[in-house]
Amino acid sequence: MIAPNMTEGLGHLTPEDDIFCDEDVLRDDYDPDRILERDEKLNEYLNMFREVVRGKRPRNIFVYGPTGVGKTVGTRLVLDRLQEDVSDIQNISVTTVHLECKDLNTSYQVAANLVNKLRNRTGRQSISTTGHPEGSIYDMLFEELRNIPQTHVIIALDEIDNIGTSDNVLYKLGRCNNRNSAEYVDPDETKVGLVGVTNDGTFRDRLDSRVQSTLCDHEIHFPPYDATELRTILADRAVDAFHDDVCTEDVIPLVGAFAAQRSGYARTALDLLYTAGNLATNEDAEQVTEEHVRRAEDKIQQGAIVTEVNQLSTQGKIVTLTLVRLHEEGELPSKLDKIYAWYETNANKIDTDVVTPRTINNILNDLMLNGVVTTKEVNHGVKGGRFYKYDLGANRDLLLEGLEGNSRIAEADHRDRLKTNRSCVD
DNA sequence: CTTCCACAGGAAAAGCCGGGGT
DNA sequence: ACCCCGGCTTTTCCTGTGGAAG
Repeated sequence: MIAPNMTEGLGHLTPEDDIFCDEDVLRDDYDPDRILERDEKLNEYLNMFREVVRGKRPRNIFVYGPTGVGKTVGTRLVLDRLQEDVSDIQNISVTTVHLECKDLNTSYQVAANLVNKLRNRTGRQSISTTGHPEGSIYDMLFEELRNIPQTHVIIALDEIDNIGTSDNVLYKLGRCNNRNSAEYVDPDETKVGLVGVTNDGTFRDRLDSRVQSTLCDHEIHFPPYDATELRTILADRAVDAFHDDVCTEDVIPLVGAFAAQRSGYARTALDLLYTAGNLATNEDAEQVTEEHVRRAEDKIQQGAIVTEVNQLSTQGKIVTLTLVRLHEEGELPSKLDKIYAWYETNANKIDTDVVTPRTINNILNDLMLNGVVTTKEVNHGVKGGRFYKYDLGANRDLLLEGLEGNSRIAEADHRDRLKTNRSCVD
Protein backbone atom coordinates (compact mmCIF):
# COMPACT_ATOMS: atom_id res chain seq x y z
CA MET A 1 0.00 0.00 0.00
CA ILE A 2 1.11 3.55 -0.58
CA ALA A 3 2.51 5.33 2.47
CA PRO A 4 0.06 7.97 3.78
CA ASN A 5 2.53 10.82 3.48
CA MET A 6 2.75 10.27 -0.23
CA THR A 7 -0.93 10.58 -0.92
CA GLU A 8 -1.49 14.25 -0.11
CA GLY A 9 -2.19 15.35 -3.63
CA LEU A 10 -3.54 12.06 -4.81
CA GLY A 11 -7.24 11.32 -4.73
CA HIS A 12 -8.90 8.12 -3.64
CA LEU A 13 -10.61 5.34 -5.46
CA THR A 14 -14.07 4.80 -4.12
CA PRO A 15 -16.57 2.18 -5.14
CA GLU A 16 -19.40 4.71 -5.28
CA ASP A 17 -20.28 6.12 -8.63
CA ASP A 18 -23.02 8.60 -9.35
CA ILE A 19 -23.31 7.70 -12.99
CA PHE A 20 -22.63 4.03 -13.50
CA CYS A 21 -24.50 1.35 -11.68
CA ASP A 22 -22.79 -1.51 -13.47
CA GLU A 23 -20.65 -0.57 -16.46
CA ASP A 24 -19.90 -4.20 -17.22
CA VAL A 25 -23.33 -4.29 -18.82
CA LEU A 26 -21.91 -2.12 -21.58
CA ARG A 27 -19.35 -4.68 -22.63
CA ASP A 28 -20.47 -6.28 -25.83
CA ASP A 29 -20.07 -9.79 -24.47
CA TYR A 30 -22.30 -9.14 -21.50
CA ASP A 31 -25.31 -11.45 -21.24
CA PRO A 32 -24.52 -13.45 -24.34
CA ASP A 33 -27.80 -15.35 -24.13
CA ARG A 34 -29.98 -12.56 -25.27
CA ILE A 35 -30.16 -10.83 -28.56
CA LEU A 36 -32.43 -8.00 -29.52
CA GLU A 37 -33.76 -6.73 -32.81
CA ARG A 38 -32.86 -9.89 -34.63
CA ASP A 39 -36.06 -11.90 -34.28
CA GLU A 40 -36.76 -11.90 -37.97
CA LYS A 41 -33.24 -12.98 -38.87
CA LEU A 42 -33.16 -15.66 -36.26
CA ASN A 43 -36.47 -17.07 -37.41
CA GLU A 44 -35.19 -17.13 -40.94
CA TYR A 45 -32.13 -18.90 -39.60
CA LEU A 46 -34.12 -21.41 -37.58
CA ASN A 47 -36.28 -22.11 -40.59
CA MET A 48 -33.25 -23.29 -42.47
CA PHE A 49 -33.36 -26.34 -40.22
CA ARG A 50 -36.94 -27.26 -40.85
CA GLU A 51 -35.88 -30.41 -42.71
CA VAL A 52 -34.33 -31.71 -39.52
CA VAL A 53 -37.54 -31.90 -37.53
CA ARG A 54 -39.06 -33.85 -40.42
CA GLY A 55 -36.22 -36.32 -40.29
CA LYS A 56 -34.70 -35.21 -43.56
CA ARG A 57 -31.15 -34.30 -44.38
CA PRO A 58 -30.22 -30.82 -43.16
CA ARG A 59 -29.09 -28.11 -45.49
CA ASN A 60 -25.66 -26.63 -45.42
CA ILE A 61 -25.82 -23.00 -44.46
CA PHE A 62 -23.51 -20.10 -44.90
CA VAL A 63 -23.87 -17.22 -42.45
CA TYR A 64 -22.12 -13.95 -43.01
CA GLY A 65 -22.11 -10.39 -41.75
CA PRO A 66 -19.72 -8.08 -39.87
CA THR A 67 -18.57 -8.65 -36.31
CA GLY A 68 -20.88 -7.71 -33.50
CA VAL A 69 -24.21 -8.10 -35.24
CA GLY A 70 -25.22 -11.29 -33.51
CA LYS A 71 -23.95 -14.08 -35.74
CA THR A 72 -22.23 -16.16 -33.10
CA VAL A 73 -24.80 -15.67 -30.39
CA GLY A 74 -27.56 -16.14 -32.92
CA THR A 75 -26.08 -19.41 -34.10
CA ARG A 76 -25.95 -20.75 -30.56
CA LEU A 77 -29.51 -19.68 -29.84
CA VAL A 78 -30.81 -21.24 -33.03
CA LEU A 79 -29.00 -24.51 -32.48
CA ASP A 80 -30.24 -24.70 -28.89
CA ARG A 81 -33.76 -24.07 -30.05
CA LEU A 82 -33.41 -26.76 -32.67
CA GLN A 83 -32.38 -29.31 -30.08
CA GLU A 84 -35.21 -28.22 -27.84
CA ASP A 85 -37.78 -28.53 -30.61
CA VAL A 86 -36.51 -31.94 -31.59
CA SER A 87 -36.41 -33.31 -28.08
CA ASP A 88 -40.04 -34.43 -28.08
CA ILE A 89 -40.12 -35.81 -31.58
CA GLN A 90 -39.89 -39.56 -31.88
CA ASN A 91 -36.98 -41.07 -33.76
CA ILE A 92 -35.19 -37.80 -34.32
CA SER A 93 -32.35 -36.52 -32.24
CA VAL A 94 -29.78 -33.84 -32.91
CA THR A 95 -26.33 -33.20 -31.65
CA THR A 96 -24.64 -29.92 -32.39
CA VAL A 97 -20.98 -29.00 -32.49
CA HIS A 98 -19.91 -25.39 -32.35
CA LEU A 99 -16.26 -24.98 -33.23
CA GLU A 100 -14.43 -21.69 -32.99
CA CYS A 101 -11.90 -21.68 -35.83
CA LYS A 102 -10.15 -18.50 -34.74
CA ASP A 103 -6.82 -20.19 -34.07
CA LEU A 104 -7.21 -23.05 -36.47
CA ASN A 105 -5.87 -22.10 -39.81
CA THR A 106 -5.79 -25.35 -41.69
CA SER A 107 -8.34 -27.94 -42.64
CA TYR A 108 -6.26 -30.45 -40.75
CA GLN A 109 -6.60 -28.61 -37.47
CA VAL A 110 -10.28 -28.06 -37.91
CA ALA A 111 -10.78 -31.76 -38.57
CA ALA A 112 -8.63 -32.76 -35.58
CA ASN A 113 -10.50 -30.42 -33.26
CA LEU A 114 -13.82 -31.71 -34.51
CA VAL A 115 -12.74 -35.26 -33.74
CA ASN A 116 -11.89 -34.20 -30.21
CA LYS A 117 -15.16 -32.34 -29.73
CA LEU A 118 -17.07 -35.41 -30.79
CA ARG A 119 -14.97 -37.72 -28.64
CA ASN A 120 -15.29 -35.53 -25.55
CA ARG A 121 -19.01 -35.77 -25.95
CA THR A 122 -18.87 -39.46 -25.15
CA GLY A 123 -16.05 -39.08 -22.68
CA ARG A 124 -13.47 -40.82 -24.80
CA GLN A 125 -9.85 -39.86 -24.98
CA SER A 126 -8.97 -37.02 -27.30
CA ILE A 127 -6.41 -37.41 -30.03
CA SER A 128 -3.30 -35.34 -30.52
CA THR A 129 -3.92 -32.42 -32.84
CA THR A 130 -0.60 -32.95 -34.56
CA GLY A 131 1.34 -35.82 -36.00
CA HIS A 132 -1.30 -37.81 -37.85
CA PRO A 133 -1.22 -38.24 -41.59
CA GLU A 134 -3.81 -35.89 -43.04
CA GLY A 135 -5.83 -38.72 -44.53
CA SER A 136 -6.23 -40.60 -41.27
CA ILE A 137 -7.51 -37.49 -39.53
CA TYR A 138 -10.38 -37.39 -42.00
CA ASP A 139 -10.94 -41.12 -41.59
CA MET A 140 -11.26 -40.63 -37.84
CA LEU A 141 -13.57 -37.69 -38.30
CA PHE A 142 -15.99 -39.55 -40.52
CA GLU A 143 -15.77 -42.61 -38.33
CA GLU A 144 -16.86 -40.45 -35.42
CA LEU A 145 -19.71 -39.03 -37.45
CA ARG A 146 -20.97 -42.49 -38.41
CA ASN A 147 -20.91 -43.60 -34.81
CA ILE A 148 -22.87 -40.69 -33.42
CA PRO A 149 -25.94 -42.12 -31.69
CA GLN A 150 -28.15 -39.23 -32.80
CA THR A 151 -29.82 -39.15 -36.16
CA HIS A 152 -28.57 -35.67 -37.04
CA VAL A 153 -25.43 -33.71 -36.37
CA ILE A 154 -25.06 -30.02 -37.09
CA ILE A 155 -21.52 -28.76 -37.27
CA ALA A 156 -21.15 -25.01 -36.92
CA LEU A 157 -17.74 -23.61 -37.82
CA ASP A 158 -17.36 -20.09 -36.54
CA GLU A 159 -14.97 -17.70 -38.28
CA ILE A 160 -14.20 -20.22 -40.97
CA ASP A 161 -12.43 -17.60 -43.02
CA ASN A 162 -9.40 -18.41 -40.87
CA ILE A 163 -8.77 -21.68 -42.59
CA GLY A 164 -8.03 -19.64 -45.67
CA THR A 165 -7.71 -21.50 -48.92
CA SER A 166 -7.30 -24.90 -47.35
CA ASP A 167 -10.97 -25.72 -47.63
CA ASN A 168 -10.69 -29.49 -47.82
CA VAL A 169 -12.59 -30.08 -44.64
CA LEU A 170 -15.47 -27.94 -45.84
CA TYR A 171 -15.68 -29.87 -49.05
CA LYS A 172 -15.61 -33.24 -47.38
CA LEU A 173 -18.04 -32.34 -44.61
CA GLY A 174 -20.37 -30.56 -46.97
CA ARG A 175 -20.99 -33.59 -49.07
CA CYS A 176 -20.22 -36.55 -46.85
CA ASN A 177 -23.84 -37.73 -47.06
CA ASN A 178 -23.55 -38.07 -50.81
CA ARG A 179 -23.25 -41.68 -51.81
CA ASN A 180 -20.47 -41.03 -54.29
CA SER A 181 -18.36 -39.06 -51.88
CA ALA A 182 -14.99 -40.51 -50.91
CA GLU A 183 -15.82 -40.33 -47.21
CA TYR A 184 -19.37 -41.53 -47.30
CA VAL A 185 -21.46 -41.26 -44.19
CA ASP A 186 -24.69 -43.16 -44.68
CA PRO A 187 -27.56 -40.76 -43.97
CA ASP A 188 -29.43 -43.63 -42.38
CA GLU A 189 -26.76 -43.61 -39.69
CA THR A 190 -26.09 -39.91 -39.35
CA LYS A 191 -27.29 -36.93 -41.32
CA VAL A 192 -24.69 -34.22 -41.36
CA GLY A 193 -25.38 -30.49 -41.70
CA LEU A 194 -22.68 -27.87 -41.96
CA VAL A 195 -22.95 -24.23 -40.90
CA GLY A 196 -20.19 -21.83 -41.89
CA VAL A 197 -20.01 -18.49 -40.11
CA THR A 198 -17.77 -15.67 -41.26
CA ASN A 199 -17.42 -11.93 -41.09
CA ASP A 200 -15.31 -11.79 -44.21
CA GLY A 201 -17.56 -10.84 -47.07
CA THR A 202 -15.05 -11.91 -49.67
CA PHE A 203 -14.48 -15.35 -48.18
CA ARG A 204 -17.30 -16.87 -50.15
CA ASP A 205 -15.76 -15.90 -53.44
CA ARG A 206 -12.36 -17.20 -52.46
CA LEU A 207 -13.71 -20.67 -51.85
CA ASP A 208 -13.19 -23.47 -54.29
CA SER A 209 -16.21 -23.56 -56.57
CA ARG A 210 -17.06 -27.14 -55.54
CA VAL A 211 -17.25 -25.97 -51.94
CA GLN A 212 -19.31 -22.97 -52.91
CA SER A 213 -21.93 -25.11 -54.51
CA THR A 214 -22.31 -27.38 -51.49
CA LEU A 215 -22.00 -24.80 -48.76
CA CYS A 216 -23.34 -21.57 -50.13
CA ASP A 217 -26.70 -22.62 -51.49
CA HIS A 218 -28.45 -21.31 -48.43
CA GLU A 219 -27.26 -18.08 -46.97
CA ILE A 220 -28.16 -15.96 -44.02
CA HIS A 221 -26.91 -12.44 -44.10
CA PHE A 222 -26.70 -10.48 -40.85
CA PRO A 223 -26.68 -6.80 -41.80
CA PRO A 224 -25.36 -4.07 -39.50
CA TYR A 225 -27.88 -2.56 -37.12
CA ASP A 226 -29.57 0.66 -38.10
CA ALA A 227 -29.97 3.59 -35.73
CA THR A 228 -33.37 2.50 -34.46
CA GLU A 229 -32.23 -1.01 -33.70
CA LEU A 230 -29.15 0.27 -31.92
CA ARG A 231 -31.38 2.51 -29.87
CA THR A 232 -33.36 -0.48 -28.63
CA ILE A 233 -30.21 -2.33 -27.69
CA LEU A 234 -28.75 0.70 -25.96
CA ALA A 235 -31.91 1.46 -24.05
CA ASP A 236 -32.06 -2.13 -22.86
CA ARG A 237 -28.51 -2.07 -21.54
CA ALA A 238 -28.65 1.47 -20.20
CA VAL A 239 -31.32 0.50 -17.69
CA ASP A 240 -28.88 -1.81 -15.93
CA ALA A 241 -25.69 0.05 -16.64
CA PHE A 242 -26.65 3.46 -15.29
CA HIS A 243 -28.38 4.72 -12.18
CA ASP A 244 -31.93 5.86 -12.74
CA ASP A 245 -32.45 9.07 -14.71
CA VAL A 246 -28.76 9.66 -15.25
CA CYS A 247 -28.97 9.85 -19.02
CA THR A 248 -30.78 12.78 -20.49
CA GLU A 249 -33.41 11.91 -23.05
CA ASP A 250 -31.38 12.67 -26.14
CA VAL A 251 -28.34 10.63 -25.16
CA ILE A 252 -29.42 7.23 -26.40
CA PRO A 253 -30.80 8.36 -29.75
CA LEU A 254 -27.65 10.34 -30.39
CA VAL A 255 -25.37 7.44 -29.51
CA GLY A 256 -27.44 5.23 -31.78
CA ALA A 257 -27.17 7.70 -34.62
CA PHE A 258 -23.42 8.13 -34.30
CA ALA A 259 -22.82 4.41 -34.05
CA ALA A 260 -25.09 3.57 -36.97
CA GLN A 261 -23.24 6.10 -39.05
CA ARG A 262 -19.82 4.82 -38.07
CA SER A 263 -20.33 1.06 -38.28
CA GLY A 264 -23.70 -0.30 -37.26
CA TYR A 265 -22.12 -2.64 -34.75
CA ALA A 266 -23.56 -3.04 -31.30
CA ARG A 267 -20.07 -2.86 -29.98
CA THR A 268 -19.44 0.59 -31.42
CA ALA A 269 -22.61 1.90 -29.85
CA LEU A 270 -21.91 0.41 -26.42
CA ASP A 271 -18.36 1.72 -26.51
CA LEU A 272 -19.56 5.19 -27.28
CA LEU A 273 -22.14 5.11 -24.52
CA TYR A 274 -19.53 3.86 -22.10
CA THR A 275 -17.05 6.56 -23.09
CA ALA A 276 -19.71 9.23 -22.68
CA GLY A 277 -20.59 7.90 -19.25
CA ASN A 278 -16.96 7.84 -18.32
CA LEU A 279 -16.50 11.47 -19.31
CA ALA A 280 -19.45 12.37 -17.14
CA THR A 281 -18.05 10.41 -14.19
CA ASN A 282 -14.63 12.00 -14.48
CA GLU A 283 -16.19 15.43 -14.38
CA ASP A 284 -18.39 14.60 -11.43
CA ALA A 285 -21.34 15.50 -13.59
CA GLU A 286 -24.75 14.50 -12.37
CA GLN A 287 -26.03 13.44 -15.72
CA VAL A 288 -24.77 12.14 -19.00
CA THR A 289 -25.73 14.69 -21.61
CA GLU A 290 -25.71 15.06 -25.36
CA GLU A 291 -22.60 17.16 -24.87
CA HIS A 292 -20.77 14.21 -23.31
CA VAL A 293 -21.78 12.01 -26.21
CA ARG A 294 -20.43 14.45 -28.75
CA ARG A 295 -17.16 14.77 -26.90
CA ALA A 296 -16.94 11.00 -26.52
CA GLU A 297 -17.47 10.58 -30.24
CA ASP A 298 -14.70 13.11 -30.84
CA LYS A 299 -12.40 11.31 -28.49
CA ILE A 300 -13.01 7.98 -30.13
CA GLN A 301 -12.48 9.43 -33.59
CA GLN A 302 -9.18 10.91 -32.44
CA GLY A 303 -8.14 7.63 -30.95
CA ALA A 304 -9.01 6.04 -34.26
CA ILE A 305 -6.62 8.36 -36.09
CA VAL A 306 -3.83 7.43 -33.71
CA THR A 307 -4.38 3.70 -34.27
CA GLU A 308 -4.78 4.21 -38.00
CA VAL A 309 -1.41 5.91 -38.18
CA ASN A 310 0.10 3.30 -35.92
CA GLN A 311 -1.01 0.54 -38.21
CA LEU A 312 0.35 2.13 -41.35
CA SER A 313 3.12 0.48 -43.32
CA THR A 314 6.63 1.82 -42.85
CA GLN A 315 6.31 3.78 -46.05
CA GLY A 316 2.98 5.16 -44.95
CA LYS A 317 4.52 6.33 -41.70
CA ILE A 318 7.42 7.99 -43.46
CA VAL A 319 4.99 9.86 -45.67
CA THR A 320 2.98 10.89 -42.62
CA LEU A 321 6.11 12.10 -40.90
CA THR A 322 7.11 13.98 -44.03
CA LEU A 323 3.74 15.68 -44.10
CA VAL A 324 4.02 16.66 -40.45
CA ARG A 325 7.43 18.18 -41.07
CA LEU A 326 6.17 20.04 -44.11
CA HIS A 327 3.31 21.29 -42.01
CA GLU A 328 5.70 22.55 -39.34
CA GLU A 329 7.64 24.43 -42.00
CA GLY A 330 4.45 26.00 -43.24
CA GLU A 331 4.89 24.30 -46.59
CA LEU A 332 1.42 22.79 -46.71
CA PRO A 333 -0.68 22.47 -48.70
CA SER A 334 1.66 21.38 -51.42
CA LYS A 335 1.66 19.13 -54.42
CA LEU A 336 3.02 15.69 -54.94
CA ASP A 337 6.43 16.55 -56.38
CA LYS A 338 7.35 18.67 -53.38
CA ILE A 339 6.11 16.06 -50.94
CA TYR A 340 8.05 13.48 -52.86
CA ALA A 341 11.30 15.45 -52.66
CA TRP A 342 10.97 15.74 -48.88
CA TYR A 343 9.94 12.14 -48.62
CA GLU A 344 13.03 11.09 -50.53
CA THR A 345 15.42 12.79 -48.12
CA ASN A 346 13.48 11.45 -45.14
CA ALA A 347 13.52 7.92 -46.45
CA ASN A 348 17.24 8.13 -47.13
CA LYS A 349 17.93 9.28 -43.58
CA ILE A 350 15.96 6.39 -42.18
CA ASP A 351 17.85 4.11 -44.50
CA THR A 352 14.89 2.34 -45.99
CA ASP A 353 13.68 1.62 -49.49
CA VAL A 354 12.69 4.62 -51.53
CA VAL A 355 9.57 3.99 -53.55
CA THR A 356 8.45 5.75 -56.69
CA PRO A 357 6.15 8.77 -56.88
CA ARG A 358 3.39 6.56 -58.19
CA THR A 359 3.44 4.55 -54.98
CA ILE A 360 3.52 7.71 -52.88
CA ASN A 361 0.46 8.74 -54.81
CA ASN A 362 -1.24 5.52 -53.72
CA ILE A 363 -0.14 6.01 -50.13
CA LEU A 364 -1.51 9.54 -50.12
CA ASN A 365 -4.77 8.12 -51.39
CA ASP A 366 -4.89 5.68 -48.50
CA LEU A 367 -4.05 8.44 -46.06
CA MET A 368 -6.91 10.44 -47.49
CA LEU A 369 -9.34 7.59 -46.86
CA ASN A 370 -8.42 7.31 -43.22
CA GLY A 371 -8.41 11.03 -42.67
CA VAL A 372 -4.71 11.72 -42.24
CA VAL A 373 -4.56 14.01 -45.24
CA THR A 374 -7.05 16.10 -47.14
CA THR A 375 -6.79 17.04 -50.77
CA LYS A 376 -7.93 19.96 -52.82
CA GLU A 377 -8.05 19.91 -56.55
CA VAL A 378 -6.31 22.79 -58.26
CA ASN A 379 -6.54 23.50 -61.94
CA HIS A 380 -4.44 26.14 -63.60
CA GLY A 381 -5.44 25.22 -67.09
CA VAL A 382 -2.84 25.60 -69.75
CA LYS A 383 -0.45 27.18 -67.30
CA GLY A 384 0.12 24.53 -64.64
CA GLY A 385 -2.44 21.89 -65.49
CA ARG A 386 -4.58 19.98 -63.04
CA PHE A 387 -3.28 18.49 -59.78
CA TYR A 388 -4.02 18.04 -56.10
CA LYS A 389 -2.75 19.97 -53.14
CA TYR A 390 -2.36 17.85 -50.02
CA ASP A 391 -2.77 19.05 -46.49
CA LEU A 392 -2.92 17.50 -43.04
CA GLY A 393 -6.39 16.23 -42.28
CA ALA A 394 -5.80 15.56 -38.60
CA ASN A 395 -4.24 17.17 -35.62
CA ARG A 396 -0.44 17.15 -35.81
CA ASP A 397 0.02 15.88 -32.24
CA LEU A 398 -2.32 12.96 -32.83
CA LEU A 399 -0.35 11.98 -35.90
CA LEU A 400 2.93 12.14 -34.01
CA GLU A 401 1.38 10.09 -31.25
CA GLY A 402 0.46 7.49 -33.82
CA LEU A 403 3.99 7.48 -35.20
CA GLU A 404 5.49 6.87 -31.78
CA GLY A 405 6.42 3.33 -31.03
CA ASN A 406 7.88 2.73 -34.42
CA SER A 407 11.47 2.55 -33.29
CA ARG A 408 13.08 2.93 -36.68
CA ILE A 409 11.27 6.05 -37.68
CA ALA A 410 11.22 7.58 -34.23
CA GLU A 411 14.92 6.98 -33.61
CA ALA A 412 16.06 8.15 -37.00
CA ASP A 413 13.95 11.24 -36.61
CA HIS A 414 15.30 11.81 -33.12
CA ARG A 415 18.92 11.46 -34.28
CA ASP A 416 18.17 13.81 -37.08
CA ARG A 417 16.76 16.40 -34.73
CA LEU A 418 19.71 16.19 -32.36
CA LYS A 419 22.00 16.77 -35.29
CA THR A 420 20.09 19.80 -36.43
CA ASN A 421 19.95 21.20 -32.91
CA ARG A 422 23.68 20.78 -32.48
CA SER A 423 24.42 22.46 -35.75
CA CYS A 424 22.18 25.31 -34.68
CA VAL A 425 24.17 25.68 -31.47
CA ASP A 426 27.40 25.61 -33.43
C1' DC B 1 -14.63 25.92 -79.30
C1' DT B 2 -10.13 23.99 -79.24
C1' DT B 3 -5.87 23.32 -77.25
C1' DC B 4 -2.83 22.21 -73.77
C1' DC B 5 -0.84 21.67 -69.28
C1' DA B 6 0.82 18.35 -65.69
C1' DC B 7 -0.60 15.39 -62.71
C1' DA B 8 -4.24 11.51 -61.34
C1' DG B 9 -5.06 7.08 -61.48
C1' DG B 10 -6.12 2.65 -64.31
C1' DA B 11 -3.94 -1.59 -66.23
C1' DA B 12 -0.65 -4.76 -66.55
C1' DA B 13 3.98 -6.37 -65.86
C1' DA B 14 7.52 -7.18 -62.53
C1' DG B 15 9.09 -8.17 -58.10
C1' DC B 16 8.70 -10.06 -53.61
C1' DC B 17 7.25 -13.05 -49.81
C1' DG B 18 5.48 -16.97 -47.33
C1' DG B 19 3.58 -21.65 -47.35
C1' DG B 20 3.22 -26.19 -49.03
C1' DG B 21 4.66 -29.89 -51.54
C1' DT B 22 8.53 -32.88 -53.24
C1' DA C 1 17.02 -28.45 -49.17
C1' DC C 2 14.69 -26.93 -53.00
C1' DC C 3 11.20 -25.21 -55.99
C1' DC C 4 6.75 -23.73 -57.33
C1' DC C 5 2.55 -21.31 -56.73
C1' DG C 6 -0.68 -17.71 -55.30
C1' DG C 7 -1.32 -13.37 -53.24
C1' DC C 8 0.21 -9.01 -52.49
C1' DT C 9 2.98 -4.73 -53.37
C1' DT C 10 5.55 -1.83 -56.43
C1' DT C 11 6.88 -0.18 -60.93
C1' DT C 12 6.19 0.98 -65.60
C1' DC C 13 3.47 2.76 -69.02
C1' DC C 14 0.00 5.27 -70.51
C1' DT C 15 -4.63 7.39 -71.01
C1' DG C 16 -7.96 10.64 -68.83
C1' DT C 17 -9.21 15.02 -66.88
C1' DG C 18 -11.11 19.93 -66.56
C1' DG C 19 -10.34 24.71 -66.57
C1' DA C 20 -7.67 28.64 -68.59
C1' DA C 21 -5.87 30.75 -72.55
C1' DG C 22 -6.09 31.78 -77.08
